[in-house]
Amino acid sequence: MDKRYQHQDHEQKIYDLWQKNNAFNPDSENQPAKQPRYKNKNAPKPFCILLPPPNANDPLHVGHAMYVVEDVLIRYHRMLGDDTLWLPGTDHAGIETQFVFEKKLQKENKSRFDFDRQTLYQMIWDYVQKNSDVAVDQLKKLGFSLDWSRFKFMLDEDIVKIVVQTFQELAEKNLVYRDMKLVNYCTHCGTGFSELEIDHVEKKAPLYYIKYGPLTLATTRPETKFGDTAVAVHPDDKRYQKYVGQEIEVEDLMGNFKLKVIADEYVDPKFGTGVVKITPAHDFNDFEVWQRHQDEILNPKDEIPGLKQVIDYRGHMTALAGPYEGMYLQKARQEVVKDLQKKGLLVKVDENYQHSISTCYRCDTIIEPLPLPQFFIKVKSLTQKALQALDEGKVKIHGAGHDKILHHWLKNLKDWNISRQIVWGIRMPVWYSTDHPDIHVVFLDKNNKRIEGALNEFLDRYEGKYALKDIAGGLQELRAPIQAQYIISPASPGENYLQETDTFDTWFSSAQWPYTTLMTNQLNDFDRFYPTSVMETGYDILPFWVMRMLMMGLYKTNDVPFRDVYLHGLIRDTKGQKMSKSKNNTIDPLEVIDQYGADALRMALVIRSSAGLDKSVGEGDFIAARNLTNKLWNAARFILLNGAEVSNSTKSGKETQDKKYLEKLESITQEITQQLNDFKIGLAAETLYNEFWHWFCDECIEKSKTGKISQPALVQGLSTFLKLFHPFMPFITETIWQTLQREKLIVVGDQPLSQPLPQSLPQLLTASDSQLIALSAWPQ
RNA sequence: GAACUCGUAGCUCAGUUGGUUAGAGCGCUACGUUGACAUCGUAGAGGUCAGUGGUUCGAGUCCACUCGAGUUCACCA
Repeated sequence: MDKRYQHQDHEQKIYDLWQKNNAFNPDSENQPAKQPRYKNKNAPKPFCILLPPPNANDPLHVGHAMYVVEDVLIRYHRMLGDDTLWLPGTDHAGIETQFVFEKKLQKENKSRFDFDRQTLYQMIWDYVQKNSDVAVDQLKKLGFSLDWSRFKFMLDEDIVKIVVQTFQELAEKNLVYRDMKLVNYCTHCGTGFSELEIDHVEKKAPLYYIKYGPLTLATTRPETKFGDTAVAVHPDDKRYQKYVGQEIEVEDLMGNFKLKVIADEYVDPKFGTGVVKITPAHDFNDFEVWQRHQDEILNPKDEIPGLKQVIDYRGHMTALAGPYEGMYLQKARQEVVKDLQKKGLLVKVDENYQHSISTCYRCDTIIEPLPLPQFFIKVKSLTQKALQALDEGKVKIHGAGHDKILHHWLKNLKDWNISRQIVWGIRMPVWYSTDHPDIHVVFLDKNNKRIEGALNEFLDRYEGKYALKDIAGGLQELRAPIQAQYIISPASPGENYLQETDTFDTWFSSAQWPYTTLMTNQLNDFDRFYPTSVMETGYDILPFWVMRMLMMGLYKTNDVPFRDVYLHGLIRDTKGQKMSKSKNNTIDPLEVIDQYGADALRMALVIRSSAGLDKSVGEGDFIAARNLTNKLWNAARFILLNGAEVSNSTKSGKETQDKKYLEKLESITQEITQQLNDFKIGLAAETLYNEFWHWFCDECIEKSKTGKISQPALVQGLSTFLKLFHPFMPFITETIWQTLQREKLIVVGDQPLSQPLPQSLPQLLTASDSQLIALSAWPQ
């Protein structure tokens, strides 16, 4: 044995050995549950974790390395003899991936508008396939004991089928509806988002005081004035009482027009002048006010009366903005302000006004509230079931107060907008009848020319020059008006239908990950492993993912998708700062593995970590953990070097002096076991570290040198610690274990290691090949 | 505005249902290369457990308030 532990020499070989022995497949004959020591036990209990599927297209970062918590639990339960499955997979990560792909297109001087949606989808598919092996390799480098034979991808046909089916069921139960609401829309990414995906940034923005006939009002968005449908004041505001219910004549940039003055509690009389312009197509609050007062401000000429959209989905002014049509809205704002000033309609400007604006979490573009027909899921019945499951303790949340946060989310959740205007995802099984004349389409013709407009202008049956199938083939996007007739069906319901171009929110499919993966693998996996045992993930996606899995799981299976939720914290740098590329303080897990070994990385991340709390990690932590591997190595080395010569001389009664030592060994085992059962992973690692180093090495090995502890007892101590350490540091423990076996110091798995080993160590049998995965039984 | 979390050694953090002298890593001081390990060992310095009050035989741990740090949600014409 080397004087130092050289992780480079062992890790790959050990992982290959595990794979060769099919060690991570619960159906394999090598499972601990199938070893003789478990023969007389009851049927093994199932223990299942689903790997939170990483983005198929991304290399791993140090956050993913926190999956080590899962491997600890999985290996622990496998060693206990449970029927253990850790199921791997990857996610298509809709917007993230399309965003990255579009950046790549940009470098090639292309954009998403150059391709029809099928072609674009195929291109992204190929691109993702090319990159997806990277993540898998990295998970293996970390030593994760995932059952690769059950690997799943979110867009696998069988998974998509279930996701689509679920949507159809929801619709049949009247839990899906299509509605024209304002959505948070990113004009750069070209899609709407749910409110969870929006960032808020504090920003200084000029507040413009503008003359509206006899009134003056304050706004930060003068360019939206062409979408005004009313002016509002507070009902109790004496200053404006006489105007309420009246129409006022407003002088404007495009001639005079009339606006109704309405009264609504929403208006804060103390803000600005106490007068607000109501622009329902571009402001969430205005939209609500407008809905409340629709009867008063009706304008029957509009398609949707009163909802005047002046900004389009690319961020440009629409025809309603007259001379400003086509301008990007920032530019339009400048021009409008300039022109208002010229006309003497600008009263004053407050340059120091501060407010928060919504930005796209993906590309930082300012989010525009825009009216768009979208599909929504009614969440009330789903959240109620989830709350009930939480209250009844069917699901336990481990992690500093996050159970309360989940409660809060579930109580306040709004209906879930699941439509996304992107290509990379599961296309919604919604079919619009083309008999409705007003479907807006964008498509590429046979010469790849981009054509946009109302469908009936193009169709041959209305004397246009395209067949429907040509339009469908070259389709980029479609916008059916809110009144459009539609049918929900996995396949086309007939010739005259066009399929919705929107895809599902990524989280709509990931919310179904627990049952889709288990339903589409081995036949009985669902019965065998659902509900899964533990969901382990970062607290940052609690509302996005964990909450929705709970909702969807309860809906679809009438049972919780998991019994325990362990939330790990974020990894921070040594100063406690968040890691980010811009701060240049990120840690590449692969570099750490190269330098210190996977075991050291795993231990450093997990030791003294606490559920739900962030953890700061740096070079020093990796060195310390690497030193621990070396300590373990050398303890083993010492025992091996002394093995043969001491073992012959330990025939006579050393039992009494070993007694206390063995008791302590057992109490350590119990302590660690208890801590792991209680999900105190970080504490278990710390206890293990201290007991091994400061008790076993510093005290016991020293005592053994003077014969105060017998060699067999010491060997037993080593084997116990190897087993206890194994879930945390699988490579080095397995390496040592294999060495001890070769040296015939330790018997394989089913030997009762909790009792002192037989004295004649060298005579013991070695393992057969099928028992090579010997480090598999937890000490008892 | 609201909720949640945190405040323990110079730094980063553990501390399990309240229970002896409050722990680890890194750093620091002194000594030590005796046959597992210098990626080491021995010894040591360093803490009013943010503050105040309360419950208790007993509080770092439970309760109330105060101060400080952070996260999230809501609102913002």
